[in-house]
Amino acid sequence: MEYNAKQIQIIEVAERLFADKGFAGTSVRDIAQEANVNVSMISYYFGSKEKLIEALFAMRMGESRSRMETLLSNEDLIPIQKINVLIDSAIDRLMGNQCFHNIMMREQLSSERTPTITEHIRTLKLRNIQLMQQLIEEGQAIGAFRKNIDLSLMTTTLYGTINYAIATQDFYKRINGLEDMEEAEFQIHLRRKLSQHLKSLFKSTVTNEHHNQD
Amino acid sequence: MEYNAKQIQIIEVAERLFADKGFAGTSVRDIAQEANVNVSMISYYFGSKEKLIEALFAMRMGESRSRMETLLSNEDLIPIQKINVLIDSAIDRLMGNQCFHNIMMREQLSSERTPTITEHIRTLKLRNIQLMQQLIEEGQAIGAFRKNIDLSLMTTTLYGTINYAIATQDFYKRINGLEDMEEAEFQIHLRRKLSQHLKSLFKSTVTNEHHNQD
DNA sequence: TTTTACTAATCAAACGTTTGTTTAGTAAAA
DNA sequence: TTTTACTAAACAAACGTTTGATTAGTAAAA
Repeated sequence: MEYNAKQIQIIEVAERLFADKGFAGTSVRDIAQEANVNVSMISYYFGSKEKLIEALFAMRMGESRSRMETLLSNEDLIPIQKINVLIDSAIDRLMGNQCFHNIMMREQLSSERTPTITEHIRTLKLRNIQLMQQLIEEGQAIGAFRKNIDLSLMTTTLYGTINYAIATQDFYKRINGLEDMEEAEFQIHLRRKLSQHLKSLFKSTVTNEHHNQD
Repeated sequence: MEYNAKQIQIIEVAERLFADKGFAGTSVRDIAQEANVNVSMISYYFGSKEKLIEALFAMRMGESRSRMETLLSNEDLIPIQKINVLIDSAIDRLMGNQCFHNIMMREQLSSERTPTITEHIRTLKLRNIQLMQQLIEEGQAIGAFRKNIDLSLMTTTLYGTINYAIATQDFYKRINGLEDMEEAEFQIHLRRKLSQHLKSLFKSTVTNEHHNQD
């Protein structure tokens, strides 16, 4: 599906509002007003409000297709470096599309699921976990990584930490006395902190450099 | 505030529906029907739909007051054991109140904030991080823990991982081939796995047993 | 060149439903 | 009698969607 300029404008406004107020909490009139279009244009272009959010997912999913994968397969890095690239790439992806990932998070919290959206999310999560699996197995093959690593929960920690950090960034600001920092600067600060934290976490957990297991 | 049996019944139904479909996605008629009461009882008892969710927060916050704190101050455990108690207690609390914490998560994702609820969440998060701080400082004081630990992000990883694991438990089931496991059994399984994973993660990250820093 | 036929984009208005809340009333309890 | 617990009905407002009309543009026919 290709979208014209006006359709993209509507989708982008909808994305911001859905992230702010939820799908049910956003009216088509809200979207129309902010996007400076007539209410009926949403039905005209997308068929329904429901199909608008599906169009949003279709668009964003189409964009993100395999950026990480190529990033990793080419270079000849050692396993822990590849893990670090994976971490930074996940941080960039989530922090750079906060609205969309906010909507994805809401969708996963909900039991009122749209099949096509559920499928999109499943595909994305599968891709993420398989990439992680590949990297960890590479490290294990050359004896650099521990044998018993819980793949699912390692992935859960990676994405759970980033998502939760984004969701609670106001609290983070306040706790760390960064309320006066400029927004753009704060975003960079948070990225760097997350990067350091997650790399340190993964390094000490997956590598073989320490005795483990209780 | 004290609530009678019927009020509690309404609150508990509302909690389940808000968790499933979101606040805006749940109508007062949905709640009334599932709770077998007249629609007007919600306004009668709580004043408004908005004040109903505030009552829910008031009730749940009142329940959870300082269970962990006492659990930790008494016993004479070594620092890493206290961290382990903290982890298990957080898992129990979040897994045992999935609906409520689902609503809390949604509330944090939203920018349409009710001041009293925001304040409740802030209080809870502050309590969590201060407890973590206390335990980590104890460990650092006797030289058992590393010096430079990012307190905020350690807490973010703890709660982020648990919350995300709960939100994506269907995916976890499928990935690990546990679709046929009975629900109660699965909940226990997930708790144990989370416990092992987080304890291993924290142990290797906060203790001094390895060289660190890049 | 002018006319005709057709299409896509846009609009204000209206449609029927559902929303949260209020009202007016009833019946039992105090 | 007054208070409390509860209800059915009604309310205005907001909801997603549809409608019929208008505009601007294109392309073939005259």
